[in-house]
Amino acid sequence: MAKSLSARQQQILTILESSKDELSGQALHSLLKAQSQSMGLATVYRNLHLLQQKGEVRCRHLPSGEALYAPLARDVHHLTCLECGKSLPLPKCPVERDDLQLHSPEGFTPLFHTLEVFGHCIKCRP
Amino acid sequence: MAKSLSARQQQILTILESSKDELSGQALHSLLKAQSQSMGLATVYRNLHLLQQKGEVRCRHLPSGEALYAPLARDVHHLTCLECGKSLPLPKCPVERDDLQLHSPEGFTPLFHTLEVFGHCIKCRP
DNA sequence: CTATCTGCAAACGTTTTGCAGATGT
DNA sequence: ACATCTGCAAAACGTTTGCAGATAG
Repeated sequence: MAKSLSARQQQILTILESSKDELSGQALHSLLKAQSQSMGLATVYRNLHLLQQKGEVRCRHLPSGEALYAPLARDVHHLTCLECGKSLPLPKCPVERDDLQLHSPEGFTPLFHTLEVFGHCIKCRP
Repeated sequence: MAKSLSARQQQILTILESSKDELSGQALHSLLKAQSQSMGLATVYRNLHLLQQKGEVRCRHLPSGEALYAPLARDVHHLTCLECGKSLPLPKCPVERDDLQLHSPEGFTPLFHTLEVFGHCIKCRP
């Protein structure tokens, strides 16, 4: 196979896959520690970048700027309320893979996408 | 009309509208200073939040976490290279407004969305 | 007169970096 | 041996907040 993952990268990926939610770098770091697979925070981030470039992991940013990571395959997108900041999962992604290939300029290889919808949730509607 | 903008908010919006690219909070702050419409950086951010909640401004995050702002109407999305970090505009947004309404759970009012595609550009393809 | 808004500087939380030592090939 | 990877602590970054004074209604 084309992709080889280091032991550290495998550990990170395993945790991401076994978590039902996306995880921040810090959360990942804590979970690793809890499983006595501790690694330095910097190492977590360095390997998250590498995993992203290898197409194993995707990432999105909260309005706060915090990054959340998930396995590439988990194709979940969100509705985020601009008022209270909470996110709901978007049941179905309306973007077709084929559409993306079609709309991408020459030579760009799409690995994953993030679709974030912002607005007001039912509680915060003005 | 429903939305009233303060003088500061109007200044910010005008700059965003006259810029062809999205702007970061810091960039906006510099541009305002250059036009002797200087305002504190904190005020820039405070008003960007208000403009977002009023549905005048949209925002997306670069992989670096930096936030970029644009007028709501400017519905441009991007392809971002995970290797070199550069962004290309995505010629046409494949998400239909109707799709979003349809897929949104009860009571969520979508104001805008961001679609970011990540992958490798032609120069960085492995 | 009260509520909101502002500038400033300090604080914040997340992520990155420099470096010296460990690890792997 | 050499390149790569790691932990640590310090630094950097963009953004937010506390507060006292200004401004608006």
